[in-house]
Amino acid sequence: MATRLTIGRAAEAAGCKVQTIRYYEQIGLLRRPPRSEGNQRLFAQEDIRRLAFIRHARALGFPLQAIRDLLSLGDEPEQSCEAADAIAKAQLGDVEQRIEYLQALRRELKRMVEQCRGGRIADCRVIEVLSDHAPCEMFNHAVPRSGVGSP
Amino acid sequence: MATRLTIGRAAEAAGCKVQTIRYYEQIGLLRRPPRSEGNQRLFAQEDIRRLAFIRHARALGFPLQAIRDLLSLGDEPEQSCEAADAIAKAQLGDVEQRIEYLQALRRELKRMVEQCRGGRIADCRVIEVLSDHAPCEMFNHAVPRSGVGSP
DNA sequence: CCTAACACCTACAGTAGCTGTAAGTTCAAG
DNA sequence: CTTGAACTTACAGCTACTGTAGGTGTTAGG
Ligand SMILES: [Zn+2]
Ligand SMILES: [Zn+2]
Ligand SMILES: [Zn+2]
Ligand SMILES: [Zn+2]
Repeated sequence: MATRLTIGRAAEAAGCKVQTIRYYEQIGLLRRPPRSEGNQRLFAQEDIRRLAFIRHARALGFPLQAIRDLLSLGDEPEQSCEAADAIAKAQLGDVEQRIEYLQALRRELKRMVEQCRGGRIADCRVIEVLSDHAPCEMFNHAVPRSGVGSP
Repeated sequence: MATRLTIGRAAEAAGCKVQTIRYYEQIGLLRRPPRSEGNQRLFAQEDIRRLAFIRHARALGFPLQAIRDLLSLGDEPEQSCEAADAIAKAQLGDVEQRIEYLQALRRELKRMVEQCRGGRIADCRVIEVLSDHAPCEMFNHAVPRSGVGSP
């Protein structure tokens, strides 16, 4: 048994692109798997599990560095899980911050959209609000950095 | 009158980096401003207003392409503002989707974090949940694309 | 056994929206 | 006149992939 999968099957199993797997290998998140005679990667069940872990963590928004850390923690099952929990809590905090920020954004955008009654550009609240930050209630908005969005 | 600003002053006024302004010029969001004898950019008030518009729109999460569209709409004040409103509504919809997605993430992360009582990695719910998607309530989570996050 | 279709290989470029760096000019204060 | 900050261009790097080109391996049908 030791049913080994080609990269295409592995990608299918993990719900990602073939290139993504090669990318994970390249940055050292996945080991370089054994190859077939024709130089094609053959993934063992352990590799597939590791890949699933990575994809699940990614789906929860963990950055690759955090996943790297979680994976190496996972390799020492007898250690305290404090560090792992801290990573998860940090991620939770991050997501909560993002939500708050986006909710402020939503309020602002909603006001903008609702105040416009249609008509000429010259009278449009959308353009007006963007042109002038003064009447904007959201004094603290800064330019966001990229992060977890929608699927 | 006709007080023209150097790029450093303009950046200060807009709350962004000098390079950001040069970047906007490079991608055609800002015109190439007149230069001093020594080849340094001199920004007129109109340039500063345009830059403020861009930064404000960015702060509200509009992608640069949407901002580009909004700017060219702003150049025709007699036209209907329908298109501008559509862009703003699309952005609002986008933000709302992101919020929903992040709220689902938050629920999932919270459960994960709360279920761990501390102890060995081998028993850690954080690692366990990530290892196995089956007991995960969030069946629909996909890998997110990047987008508007926190400040 | 041969061939067509398809999966795989490497290597690299591109995405968004900046940000940082290097090597060289210009400007303003002292 | 000198010093140092601010400016110039040009290009590399960030995240986490995704797409493409040009070639090789595998497999099913005839
Ligand atoms: Zn309008
Ligand atoms: Zn505002
Ligand atoms: Zn734990
Ligand atoms: Zn899950």
